Amino acid sequence: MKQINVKKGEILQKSGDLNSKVYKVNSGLLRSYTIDQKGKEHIFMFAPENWTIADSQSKETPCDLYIDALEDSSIVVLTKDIQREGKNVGAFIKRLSVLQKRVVMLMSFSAIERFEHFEQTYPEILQRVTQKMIASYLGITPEALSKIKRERIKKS
Amino acid sequence: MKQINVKKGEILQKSGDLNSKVYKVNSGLLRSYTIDQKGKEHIFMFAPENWTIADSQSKETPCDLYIDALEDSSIVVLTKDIQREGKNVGAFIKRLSVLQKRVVMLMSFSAIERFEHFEQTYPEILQRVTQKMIASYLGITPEALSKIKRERIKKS
DNA sequence: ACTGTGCATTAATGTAGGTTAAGAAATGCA
DNA sequence: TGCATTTCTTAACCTACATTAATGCACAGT
Repeated sequence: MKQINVKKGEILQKSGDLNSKVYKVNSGLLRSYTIDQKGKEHIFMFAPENWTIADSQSKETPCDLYIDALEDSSIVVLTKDIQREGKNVGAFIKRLSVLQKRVVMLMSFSAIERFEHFEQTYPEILQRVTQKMIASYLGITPEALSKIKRERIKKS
Repeated sequence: MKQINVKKGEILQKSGDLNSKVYKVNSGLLRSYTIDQKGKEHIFMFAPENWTIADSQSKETPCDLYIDALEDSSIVVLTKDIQREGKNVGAFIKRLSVLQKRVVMLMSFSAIERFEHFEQTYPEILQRVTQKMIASYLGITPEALSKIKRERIKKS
């Protein structure tokens, strides 16, 4: 368990890494994401202040996610063993709940519905990241997000 | 904590229910799913023998998922408190890992890739449920699944 | 201050998968 | 055993979103 500072753009973990860690954000903003066969990034989650971010694989398994800093950040690095010993079951359940909603939304909501849900749920993150990042989180292209927003304004 | 037997088609839990339970499957097959605004079902997960299935909301929050039986089943019903006391952190982590992969796949894989991953990961479930159910789990229509399989055969 | 690189927007075109419809096969139920 | 319901498949058509490409901006580095 150590405190570190990272600069915007710094990569903390890459897909395929073993013995991946758990990162607790004190200040700043991290994200986790995958890169598909075509080289396209897909953001899995954002982690602002007081969030914890990690790949959910056991530490013996190569992880799936990249983690990097979207802003200069101050974070605490924990090993997965330490995290488990903390056995804060509530935190795991909360995360499951968020992920369950994410799956449900990806399956049953349109792009605009997912965007509006994001706006309501994470308004502060919306202000801090580019549209490109939001689009990547929503599972659409920046072009599509731009179009969606334009059409929404027209209707109002 | 009680043992119960349910018939195929029986509904154990509906979206909106409070104080939702945790179901451990001894034999048979359960599924959880949502129903969207258009009345369309989206399967969240299948739970065959030795799996546990539940909505990931706290028991005070209205749950999002329906749970019903796809086969006559014998199950154990637990309260969420009991599950938490078991504090089997490993089980929660495993579930997180599965869900993380699900999100990644929904975002970055095509329908055929998701189908082939399902085939490899859950071959026994493939034999036990209809194509309609598989399609619903994959996030596509039965028509699209039928088409995809046909095209795959052509190529081989 | 200049310059390059990435970001946001728009528009034209492409495509995976959705919708609708209809017939054949399988399954459940009386 | 017969009837009804659901499932699977095929096919024609439709739409949400992707791709490609071009333009104007913001801002980061020198």
